[in-house]
This record gives sequence, C-alpha cells and structure tokens, in this order.
Amino acid sequence: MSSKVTIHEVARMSGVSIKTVSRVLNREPNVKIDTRTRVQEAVAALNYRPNISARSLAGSKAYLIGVFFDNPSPAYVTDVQLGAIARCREEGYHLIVEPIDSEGDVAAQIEPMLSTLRMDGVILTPPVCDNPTVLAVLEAEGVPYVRLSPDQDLDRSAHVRMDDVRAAYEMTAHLIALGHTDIGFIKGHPDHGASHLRYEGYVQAMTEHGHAVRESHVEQGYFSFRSGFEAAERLLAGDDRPTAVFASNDDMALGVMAVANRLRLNVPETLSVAGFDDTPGAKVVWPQLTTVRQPIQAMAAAAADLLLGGATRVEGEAPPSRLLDFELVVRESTGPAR
Amino acid sequence: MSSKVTIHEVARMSGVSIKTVSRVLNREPNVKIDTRTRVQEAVAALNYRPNISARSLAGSKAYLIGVFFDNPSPAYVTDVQLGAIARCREEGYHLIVEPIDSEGDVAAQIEPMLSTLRMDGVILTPPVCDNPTVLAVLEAEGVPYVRLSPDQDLDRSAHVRMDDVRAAYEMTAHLIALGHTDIGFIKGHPDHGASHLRYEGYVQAMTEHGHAVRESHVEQGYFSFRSGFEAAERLLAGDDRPTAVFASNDDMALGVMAVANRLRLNVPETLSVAGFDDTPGAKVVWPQLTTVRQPIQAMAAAAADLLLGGATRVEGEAPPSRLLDFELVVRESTGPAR
DNA sequence: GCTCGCCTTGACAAGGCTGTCATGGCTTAT
DNA sequence: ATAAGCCATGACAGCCTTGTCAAGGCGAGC
Repeated sequence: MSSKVTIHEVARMSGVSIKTVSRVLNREPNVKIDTRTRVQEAVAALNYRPNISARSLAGSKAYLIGVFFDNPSPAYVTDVQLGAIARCREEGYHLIVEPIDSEGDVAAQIEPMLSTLRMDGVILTPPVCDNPTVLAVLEAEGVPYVRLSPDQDLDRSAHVRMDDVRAAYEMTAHLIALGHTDIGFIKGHPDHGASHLRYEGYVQAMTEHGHAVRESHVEQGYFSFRSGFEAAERLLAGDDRPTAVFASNDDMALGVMAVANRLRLNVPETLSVAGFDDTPGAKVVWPQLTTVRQPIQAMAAAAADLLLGGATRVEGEAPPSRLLDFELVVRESTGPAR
Repeated sequence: MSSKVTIHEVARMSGVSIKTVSRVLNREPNVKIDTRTRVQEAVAALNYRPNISARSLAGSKAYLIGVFFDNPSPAYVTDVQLGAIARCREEGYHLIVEPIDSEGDVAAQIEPMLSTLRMDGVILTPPVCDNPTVLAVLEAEGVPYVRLSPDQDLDRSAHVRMDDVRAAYEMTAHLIALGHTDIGFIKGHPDHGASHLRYEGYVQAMTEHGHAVRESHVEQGYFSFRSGFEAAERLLAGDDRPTAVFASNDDMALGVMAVANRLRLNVPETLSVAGFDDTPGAKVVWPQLTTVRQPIQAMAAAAADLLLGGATRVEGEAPPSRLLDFELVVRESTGPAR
C-alpha cells in the first residue's frame, strides 16, 4: 500500500503553507527562489504526488485528454496514442481513450463521459473528426478539441494535417522519374476527403509532366484490400496495361501486388506498385512496398500541443492549425520502367 | 458550456437528501423502491452526471482502469482497448492507456501515475505482464492487476489466457486431416512463452497421429516477417520439402507465402501455409491465410471483469483466472495434400 | 519620512461527492 | 406489551487541492 503523502506534509516539512506548495507545484510566479527550492526538495524527499482528483475538483483542469476514434486502422490508433501521450506526459496529463460507434447514438455515447470526466480537451481522429454530431456535442459542452486530418469545415476548429496533395504529387513524380509515363491510379473511398486530395496530386503531377491521365487506367477503389484487388484485375487485364500502379493506400496496393503475383508480373521489373500510408503491411510483402509515410505520432503530438496551450484561439481569426511534412518511403516495389 | 448539474439539485427535485441520491446512484441497498424511482426520474430529467473527480476524492474508487503496453502489435493493443472498454462502460469506468518503455526506468514511469491517478486496476499485456519491476511496483502500490497471456509465475496474480497448446494441436490436426504428413514448422521467438506452447501442440499432434517430426523441417523463427521469410527459404529449398508449413504466427506465415510466391509454388495447391494470431495481414494476402484467432477482445473484457469485481481473490487459493477458447479460421491458404 | 504598489505568503472557503453515525418508524421475537 | 432488530433516511464531516482575498514586508517615488 502506498503511503499517500499529502500536500500537507510537504508544507510542514518545508516550513511553508499548503498554498505555497501548491504554487510551486503549479509553477506559479511570485515564489521566492529559495522557497521554491526548499519545497521542491521536500517534494522529492517525501516522493509526493498531487492527487489528481482533488486537483481537478478544486481547480478547473482535469488533467485528462481524450482520444476519440471509430474503427480506423489499429496502427493508426496506436500511433496517435503514442504521439499524444509523449506530449501529455510532459505536462502531467493522461490519456483517456474512447472508441465511438458512429453508427449508434453518438451523442448518448460522448455526452455522459464529457460531463462526467470534464476532460481538458479531445483529439479527434478520422472519421470521427468529421462527424457533425460529435463536433456539436463537444462545442455544446465547451470542451476544446483538435481534429486530425479533417476533411471539411477546416475553419471550424483547430486541426493538424498533412499535405496529401503534395505527397501524392511527389509519389507520382517519383514514378515518372523512373521513366514511367503510363501510370495507373486507384482512387480511395469517395467519402474520405483524402481520396480526392490524393487523386488531385496524381493528376497534377501527370499533367505537369505532360503525361495523359488515361480514364481507363484510373479505377475506383474503397481503401480495402479487396477493392484494390478487383481494381487491379481490371487494370492489369489486357496487354495495354500501365507499367506502374499508384494505389491511394497500402491495403489496395497490396491487392495490386497479389494480382500481379497471380498474373506472373514481376514487381518491380514488369510492374511498379506504390502505396500510401506506410502501414505495417507494407513491410510484410515481398517486395516491400514503396509508400508515403504520414508522421502520425508527430501529428498527434502536435494536436496535444495545441490542446495544452500551444495555441490560443483568437476570436475572429482562423483557429490554430499545423501542417506537417510527409515522407516518401522508397522500397523495392517501384523500379525503372521496362 | 454545459450546465453542471449537481447532486444537490437532484436531491431537491426528488425531495430527498443528497445522501439518498448517492445511494441510488451507487446501487446501494436499503432504498425504498419508489424513492429510488423518484430519484432516477429526477436524474433523467435534469440529465445529471456525477462528477468523477468528486466521487473519487470522497470515496475509494477512481473509476479508472489502466492498460499498460509496450510496443506490441497495434492490432493487439486496439483489440485489448475495445474489449476492456466494452466491459468498463457498463460500470461507468474509463480507460487510461499508458505505453511503457520497458527499456527505460520502468518504476519511474509507472510509480508517479499510480500514485497520482490511484486507478482501481490495471490490465497488463505481454510483454509488460512479465516484467518483474512492473509487477513489483503494482504490488507495492496496492493496485490490483490482471495479466493477459502471462508467461510465467501464473499463480502470482489474476490472469486471462488462451490454450496455445491445444490451438496449435488443432491447426496441425487440420493439416493432417487434409492429408498432409510432412508438415514443416517455424518456431517463434524463444523468449516468448507462447512459442514453446505452440511448438508443443504441433509435436503432440504429429506424434499422436503417427507422423514423424523431422528435425530438418522445424526451423527457428523470431515472430517477424523477415525471420519467417528466411526460415521458409531453408525449408522450401530442395525437392524434399514439406507439403505444408505451419508458422507459429501470421507475420512469419506471410514470409512463407512470399517465398512460395518467388519459388512459384502455388498456395495451396502445392504448398499449404498456416499461421497463428489472425492479424489484419492475414486477410491482406492472396490467398488469405488460414490461422488461429485469439479472442483478444473477449480476453480483455474478461480481464476488466476480473478487475471490476468479477472475482475476489481468496487468500490461500490461486488467484482467479480465465481460460478462453480460440477459433480455427480456415481460409484459402490450406488445402488437400497434392 | 510617508504613501503607493508590488512581491511573497497564508488563512479560509469551496469544489461535489461518499463514509460514518444517528434517528425514527416499523417488524419480529419474547 | 416490551425489547430487540432491521429498514429507510438524513446530518455532517472529510477527501485533497486550488481560488480568493487579505496581510505584511519592502523598495520606489515624492
């Protein structure tokens, strides 16, 4: 059983009042330097830790940041948590994770926990970050939130994004630099904002380099392995097939690889394949997938930072936001055009 | 801004004392049925939610359950969270996730948060569940914990496991039933308890069915794609290769599939491949992987249940534990022996 | 030398809830 | 009928910290 040291004992040991200890703990100004030192020594000596419940009951902070997600890829969720925690720990905050079932009654799920926990802020991952009900409840409860890679309504709240257009542009440019001119593309789920942005980057790169975007070499996918597989079957069927395929996420790219394997098309000698996201699966195929890495942990850390006072919203101005850099991860699935 | 209804107003509205409202909220006995009803109506009418900070400050419960993990597979972490939350929500508990860096000073990481948060219990995932320092700190702080799939020291604490031996046995039996007699095996990381158990199940099934375990067809792996890939290269090199390979996790099985592809061995016509874990990757290959599914969410829910009073430890007896059932997931990567 | 105002500190209340104990009414045993 | 006991409820203290406000000390300006 831990000894449960209270602020009282720290105060007694350092010969000051409780309030002064509190001041030191909260890094408040107006404490003489040696008083501060004395208190800090006592804290260390007694191994004192403030009780978070008492703190949040008395004060206004709860020292809790929420992370809401709904069935996104596990790797994404984990990365978000790691990134957010890294920043939170510095300030003594903790992370509450809450899966949201977007199909169900969203308000009923989040309203109770918001009023019970009184969190200091919430990080919203896609697709929850674009759920109007969620945003409305959060605003009604007055809980600050930051959205990760939001799709729409960018000016509605603070957010953190990556430049999908430029990333897709650069991946396409990479293929073009390898000598490819006929590059197939598999679009993502039409409901996902990133889909359009990535397609836009692809088109932009093709056009700027003077290559035609061939309608028949652009397929609709839905971000799933299966949809990538099926799109690839159409794309790679005849002899008039592209020499490279850029799938707008890794799962679909993996589908392309599977089809290529079946058709005995060597990757990357006969066909280059590129993905997007750098999921764990990208390294669990042979050859390993060339893809785009989103700095998810960094994005989550930035989100936490915005919440923890990295930025105060100025009335009348657009809410604070951050745009982070992606990284092109060139592995073995792309090579020179045959 | 939310209106912050307090217990006081509920009491006034229902014409009882604060304490009685508290009794109703905590499902305490000795409240007349119609009093209870009246209070519940007031709670609903006012949309009252108890303040968790006040509750835990006054009482002994914190309404928080921690989940500690250290760099396991993302899919695993996510499943654990989902499973645990499902159970926690029923009781109004919330989940605090805390990544642990086992390489660093573990005590320094968890001791502060334990004394600050005073969680009601902690769920430990592998490999943290076998970290002696973590267990020691938890015990010193008097925080109850449940381990998921612990490796050693089973009687030290409550835990939840799956029967790895039997699962491996059944997978092997499945291959044998398909007519395979020469079944290769790739072992997992020797530091992982599950590795030995799975190998044991394989040996047991082979032996019981009268098939020899050929030394040369058992390879050491380390649970990684790469190690599976390399093991498969050795296993499938000559003409005297097994007709089926059972890799003791999915990542390694994926490595086997990649090698098979390179060698132009058709799966499953020429070679059957089986994995273990049913990771997302299992469905993102073609053909999809036959594997064993661990009921991770159910295991986590069981762990939460043990923590939330599903079982009280009786002094002198072994701590409570649960053994859950696995599921054989037969997909396309296994077929009749040629 | 005196006033003003800032720096430093402390006393005290408040925050919303649960634990403890006391109360009165009613049932059961004697 | 009386004692004993249980049930239903309430009054009040206390959980540990922060916010508010007041007070004392001290240097600066007049």
